[in-house]
Amino acid sequence: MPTLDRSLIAGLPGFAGLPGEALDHILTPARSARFPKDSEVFSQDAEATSFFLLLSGHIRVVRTTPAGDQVIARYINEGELFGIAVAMGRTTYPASAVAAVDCVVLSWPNSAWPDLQSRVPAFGATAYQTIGARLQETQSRVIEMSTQQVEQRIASAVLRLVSQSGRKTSEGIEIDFPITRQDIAEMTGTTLHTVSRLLSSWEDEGIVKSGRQKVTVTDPHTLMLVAENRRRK
Amino acid sequence: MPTLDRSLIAGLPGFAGLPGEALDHILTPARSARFPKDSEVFSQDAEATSFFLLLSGHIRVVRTTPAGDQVIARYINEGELFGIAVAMGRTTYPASAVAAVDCVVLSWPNSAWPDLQSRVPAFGATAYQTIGARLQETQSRVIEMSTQQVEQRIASAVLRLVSQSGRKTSEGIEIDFPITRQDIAEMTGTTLHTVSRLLSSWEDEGIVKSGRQKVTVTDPHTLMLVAENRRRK
DNA sequence: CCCGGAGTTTGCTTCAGCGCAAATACGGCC
DNA sequence: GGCCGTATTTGCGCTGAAGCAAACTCCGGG
Repeated sequence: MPTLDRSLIAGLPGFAGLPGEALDHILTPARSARFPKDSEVFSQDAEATSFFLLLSGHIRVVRTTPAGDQVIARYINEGELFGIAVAMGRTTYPASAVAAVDCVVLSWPNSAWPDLQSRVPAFGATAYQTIGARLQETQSRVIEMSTQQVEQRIASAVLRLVSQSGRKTSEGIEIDFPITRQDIAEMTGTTLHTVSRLLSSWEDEGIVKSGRQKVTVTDPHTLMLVAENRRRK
Repeated sequence: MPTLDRSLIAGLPGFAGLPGEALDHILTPARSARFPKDSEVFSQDAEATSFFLLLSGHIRVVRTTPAGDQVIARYINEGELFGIAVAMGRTTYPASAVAAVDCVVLSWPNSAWPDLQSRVPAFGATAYQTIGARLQETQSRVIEMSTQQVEQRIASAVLRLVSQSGRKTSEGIEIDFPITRQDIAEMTGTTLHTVSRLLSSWEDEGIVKSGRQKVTVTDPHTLMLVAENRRRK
């Protein structure tokens, strides 16, 4: 198993340039596993026993409120660490992780963390940068929700999805995994109705093309104007 | 200077029980400074050169949008680390830090971080726990903003302030630093008008007592019911 | 002691976006 | 190829909270 994963890992940003010995330290305690679409990698409030690296696929991180509302915290893309509660000194996962498509995941037991961190400092640094970037991103979201209206927020969310997980097609840039209006609503704090209306009107304006569980941005530039609320019409 | 700071630090959660030698490692590269009310400890987008520990006072962390809207990310209380961009691999401060009252702050140059982290692992662990707790808190805020209405959000914010920075008085628990309706609005993504209206109506119901830059919670239990939207009336 | 400015309260109007409801369009499966 | 469940679209009415405007209150300073 290591030999395959090894070449995958070595190609990731944050792991490139590591000596082979360091890679061995990293991979020895790791296991890889497949998660079919819609299966859970870990559950909110469960005891955190492992941390993970997404080798392929896309994962949705969801928090559910006591009242039963769901909010999508973020999507994890290939090559990203996730579920790293151990690096933050937490004992449970604060959210659930669900495979948005079939996924391959590398996992380490939390017990491997201290050793890994001290022997391969670059690994720890990558984890902390990931956390830092996520904190910053989450704060940006708070700011968006505080200061922008729904159309701008949805535009920002779609742009973020497209830039983090976009795939070029003949029509434009398409979000690389199935995503419903409801999902977008849960990322932006709105309703699927409002998302649907806006996507429709954007489609009329030729900014996007969308279908069932699919969104393609055909005119990113205008969409950015929408996100900044600087469109004329 | 070290002798005074030393006893202050040793009493903090996260630093208690450290051997005196570790404290020396921590304090040797540190400087302490006073910041009068309303002065800036660091500015948003400025290059991050230091990280900080608040010895006394209260600090407001504010992010300003390109459009000029302000959002209060959080308040820092005595004994907390802040401005720890270096621990997240960032080179600039993502927000500004302003003294809400006269403050005393301990600061370290970023260059001291790697050495400190490796020689006093407990210090690094404290920093990472701080970041983890903040990420979680920020995500909770996103969820609140997505799923709750204004009255509940303001109730949650006031409860958080009171539990993190409350001071017991004969009337109830008072927020320990001057805070305006505008400030509360910037923490919850509303307007000072709405905050004012709600505080007034809560005062009529006997839940809080508030005045100029001052909020005292007299009935925390009912306020919790408000936050959960479970009040009868 | 009076003045001025910052902070607060309150009334009125407006509207973005939600809730509800129903019709419609896919896409996968048998 | 037809059926069914899920996803999407769209109309309509309602309302929470924002925007605007004005009065008021308190505190510190001269």
